[in-house]
Amino acid sequence: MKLTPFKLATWNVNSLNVRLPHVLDWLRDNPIDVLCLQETKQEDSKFPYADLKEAGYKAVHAGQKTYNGVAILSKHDMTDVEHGIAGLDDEQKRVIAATINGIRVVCVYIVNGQAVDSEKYEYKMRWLAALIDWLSGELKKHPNLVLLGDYNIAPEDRDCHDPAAWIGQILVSPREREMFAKITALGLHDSFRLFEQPEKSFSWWDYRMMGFRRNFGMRIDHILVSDALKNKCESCIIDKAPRKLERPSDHTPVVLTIA
DNA sequence: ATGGCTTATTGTATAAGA
Repeated sequence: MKLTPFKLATWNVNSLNVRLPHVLDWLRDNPIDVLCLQETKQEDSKFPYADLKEAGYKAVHAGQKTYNGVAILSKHDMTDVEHGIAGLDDEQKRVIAATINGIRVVCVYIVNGQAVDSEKYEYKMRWLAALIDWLSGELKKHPNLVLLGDYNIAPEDRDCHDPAAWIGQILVSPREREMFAKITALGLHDSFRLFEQPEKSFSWWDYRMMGFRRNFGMRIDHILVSDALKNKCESCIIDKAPRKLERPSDHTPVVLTIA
């Protein structure tokens, strides 16, 4: 790691086609080193490489039409770019990784799961098991590793606006939280919780029911850091500003600074 | 209130998100 401080962020943009102006404005106001995007919802041929280059960012993208799609934007060179989870046969574009500044950056869009007793929930469980297997090997290869993205899991009750109403539901169910615990047991630390944070801090709010205005949200977007990086973390914040704009994504960026 | 919103689709209603 040569560049310090080093700032990384994650943001589920819910269609980069719609959100590109917000992303470009945000990067202008927050000239960070690395931004990971989820739900670009476009094929590689539609990805706005030129606009991002003009803004000073290189980009790698694993996209598909309509659904999913992940990208890493970086001011610096990216090497060893890898798509997907090795060992998992998966059509859905949910993982992209690259090495930047001596750090393995793994951008993930974890399966939503829809409802606890659904086929999609079982896919979420299988997918997470494969992710964990793969990550254990990646961590051995890359001691400096950051796993960031939309996890679609609120790890604790304090990450949910109304835990009583959500008991057992998707995003908070015990099996999902067990999977999150298995990820942290690999030696990955939730950087947001390394610091004192405001109560009721969330990264996603439902578009419906005036969710954002009432702060009816969830903290489901996370930046996890490996043991080697834990003590170098300087701050982790949720930037709610983009959620206040016209036609926002339902998620807002999470930003980590490594000293 | 099992959705009151937003996105994408070669659409004109449906699926999916979380």
